[in-house]
Amino acid sequence: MAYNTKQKEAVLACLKEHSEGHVHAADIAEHLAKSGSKVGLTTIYRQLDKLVEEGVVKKFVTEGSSACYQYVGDGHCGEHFHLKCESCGKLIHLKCRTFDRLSAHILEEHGFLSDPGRTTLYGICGDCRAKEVQ
Amino acid sequence: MAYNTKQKEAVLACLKEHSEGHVHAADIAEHLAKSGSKVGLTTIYRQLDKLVEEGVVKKFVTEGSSACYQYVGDGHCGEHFHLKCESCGKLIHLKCRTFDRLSAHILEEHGFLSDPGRTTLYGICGDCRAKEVQ
DNA sequence: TTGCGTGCAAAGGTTTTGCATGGCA
DNA sequence: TGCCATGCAAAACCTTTGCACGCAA
Repeated sequence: MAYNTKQKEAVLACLKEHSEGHVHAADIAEHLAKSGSKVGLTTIYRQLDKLVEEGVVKKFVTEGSSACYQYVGDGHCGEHFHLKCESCGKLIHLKCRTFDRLSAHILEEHGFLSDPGRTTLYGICGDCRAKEVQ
Repeated sequence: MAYNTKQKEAVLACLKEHSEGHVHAADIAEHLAKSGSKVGLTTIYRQLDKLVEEGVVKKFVTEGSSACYQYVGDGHCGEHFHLKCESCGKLIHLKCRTFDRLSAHILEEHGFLSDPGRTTLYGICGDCRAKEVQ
């Protein structure tokens, strides 16, 4: 049903390579062009859509810039919250009891059923805070 | 330094009127047109920018649609987290001890300094869950 | 051979910018 | 009067769509 193409592999490889941070669609095009494998923007967008739908890639929309994408593998990211560093782009998966309790608290006290898959907490990670101090 | 104009007042009034949910820039234009006060989209965007900068209005960027804006007054919204209902748009201000503890936990255990002003938790509010069941 | 995948060009929609005009203080 | 605010038109920008061709199975 789904074909394997060079472009598909190239896009996924690029996402995996940069999984420490995030990439924009245009970034991927640029990286692939440098690697010698030219892939059209249209194709990149189409592959990204599929990967996001499969849950292999997480999509972030932030103010004032284009959408960014980050490889997360099959880490069941719909089930836990994430912290995203606004400085370096690092994504921290919060597989943590405290947050389970948090969800419960929100539900009980505020009647609100939170959706970890759609929620990202923004801030600055420890590494970047250390760098800022220097 | 800043002038008071009819347009400025009209935009702010419209935001206040719809503060239960959120509005898009085009919504504001439409509402104002119906009220008899035509205001250009450019002006609406410029006023929204200022209001967001002043902290009087909160801006949300969500996937696949235009940015939406919501009046929050001077509720010190940079200091607490928010829950936003994906169904009705209601914004819940979490001035709640549990979340102060949460911030502390994230900082201590994960080294991550969270930024409540930039963070919104998405989900479904109690009212909308009740409606869904019916 | 079949039909999905690709990529160019063009369209689409939102937001921003340039510039002349309008209106507050 | 001085200067910010407005609004039209156009540009900028990211993303999606149409369509013909290419290529995997």
